[in-house]
Amino acid sequence: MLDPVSRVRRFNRAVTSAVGALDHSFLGRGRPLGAARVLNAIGHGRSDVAEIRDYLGLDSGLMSRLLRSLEDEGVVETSAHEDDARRRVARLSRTGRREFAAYEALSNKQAEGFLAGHSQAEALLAAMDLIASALTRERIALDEMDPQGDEARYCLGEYYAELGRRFKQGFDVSLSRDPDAKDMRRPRGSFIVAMSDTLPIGCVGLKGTDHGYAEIKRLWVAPSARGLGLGKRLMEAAEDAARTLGIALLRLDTNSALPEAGRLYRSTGWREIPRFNDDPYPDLFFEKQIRS
Amino acid sequence: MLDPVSRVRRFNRAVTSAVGALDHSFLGRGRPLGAARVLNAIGHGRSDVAEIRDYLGLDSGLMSRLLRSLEDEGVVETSAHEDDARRRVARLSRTGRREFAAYEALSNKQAEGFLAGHSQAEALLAAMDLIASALTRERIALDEMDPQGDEARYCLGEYYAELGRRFKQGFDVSLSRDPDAKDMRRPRGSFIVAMSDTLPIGCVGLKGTDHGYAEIKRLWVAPSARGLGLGKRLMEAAEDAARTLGIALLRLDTNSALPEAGRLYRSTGWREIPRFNDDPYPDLFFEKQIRS
DNA sequence: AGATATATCTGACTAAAGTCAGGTATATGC
DNA sequence: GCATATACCTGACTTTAGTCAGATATATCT
Repeated sequence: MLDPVSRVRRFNRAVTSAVGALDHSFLGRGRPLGAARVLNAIGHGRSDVAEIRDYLGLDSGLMSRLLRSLEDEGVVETSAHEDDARRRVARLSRTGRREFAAYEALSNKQAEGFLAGHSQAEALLAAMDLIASALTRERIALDEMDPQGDEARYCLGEYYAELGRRFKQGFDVSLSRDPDAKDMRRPRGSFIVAMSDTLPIGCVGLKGTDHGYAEIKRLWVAPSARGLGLGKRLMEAAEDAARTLGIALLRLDTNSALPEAGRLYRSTGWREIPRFNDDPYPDLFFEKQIRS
Repeated sequence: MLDPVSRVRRFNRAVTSAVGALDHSFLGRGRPLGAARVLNAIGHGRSDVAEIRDYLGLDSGLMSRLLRSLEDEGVVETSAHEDDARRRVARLSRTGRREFAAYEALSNKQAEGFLAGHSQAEALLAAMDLIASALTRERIALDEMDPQGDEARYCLGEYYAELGRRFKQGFDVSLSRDPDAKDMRRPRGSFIVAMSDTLPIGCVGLKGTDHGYAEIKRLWVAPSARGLGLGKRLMEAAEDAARTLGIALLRLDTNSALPEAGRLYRSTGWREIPRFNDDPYPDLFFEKQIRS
């Protein structure tokens, strides 16, 4: 009753029945599950018919009919795609939005029901984040984003909070050499966010300088996403970005209070160098020559 | 992107697609999902047709037909129930066992795939245990069991291990007043195990004495099941058992290194009394008068 | 022994999901 | 401009799931 595989399978059984219960509650709105799924996909912002079909794994004939039934019902409207008249674009009508809201309410209610009655909701949420990240690890997307966008700001906030927890003396951004957003945008640099579904779970910045090298800054991986090799993927993405920008030499600074970061750098071709800036926080400095 | 409900829903999406993938892999064996589920239920030891029907939520007509199709296929054999000729009992044939093993292999493979490639498998498993316990909390069954059975021994092992971690001086059962199993069996006492699915997740012992009272011993709740109010339920079950045994006075000892236990006792009608034994580990002693 | 309850089975349906082979309109490559 | 590819639609069909009303055999209660 203890081996890892049976623990995973106990989890599977528990979760299968919970998922089934939600599906069942969806049927209560008088629409078959297939149609409900399409409506919800549209409600969640998927407008392109082919995209929905792909997301839900539907045959094109079936998709077409489901869409038609939703149109006949008056909850969905379709039109030709702006740039390509073969493609169709779907959106919710006014009543469609109302129906979608009702499904959302059902989903939210079951989510709340799950949390209610558990006195350690935060532990439960952390466990769910961990599992969701692990399950979707193949679909974690690394996207170049604006360093001042919502996703980036969220990651940086979490990053600073974590440094505050892990540095004995705490962490105050204003005392650190906070990189200028402009230096982490093309053409000087880059900022990459790892997205799992709709949740940012990691980031890294490539900061251009005028000294013949670029710096890696703000490498962060959400606690729930650790153990998936995401740090390494982010660093590789940053190096790729550097290559496309014609940068051949990278530097970074870090702190010995973050041993997993140091291990990552040492194991991926970085070599330690003397201090190259006067930031008060870092105590370790690395450099890597990258081949194009 | 941070509120609890959307975190739960992200988890739901991740898990729904994983569950769907497993179902899909089951279809690869050329049998509809409904029939595959019945076959697997039988393989997992459910033999009574009514029990399977109840477990899978099937209509009796549908169940009958699925069973028939499995029989025609030669994977399942049925016979009348020994004690009640109306009921049917199903079991796997030789080829049925082979098919079941193939489904098991698929399930195990996906479970292993989930764990593989994650460098912190133990954290992942702990998270899954936590969620599985929370999801199945309505179905946690409290069963009176033999204090020397597998389930009880597993619980006690975990209990001792936890005391070893939490007591500064460690914990050695042989130094403690280890209750005689006989005293925790009817008619002198009782031993109750909380089962979630097939996993023991908590226990409590009621130990009869010759001094006009019984003792509560070995109250344990698995880390993954904390926060669900299981400790309280176990204590209530122990008190109920005491009532059926005609016991009116209960005592217990505990240690201040287990503050959550002390809180539970104080909030449920127990009052502190002076030391009533010479066990070296406890430093707190309680008593409760129970009404029948 | 007779009334009633229970467990399963059968027949007759319906609804939902899924498959497949064309068909139409539009886009793209040369 | 023509061949080819793409995106979606339609018709015809099959399979799976699920429902419901009896029928049959057996058990249980009084």
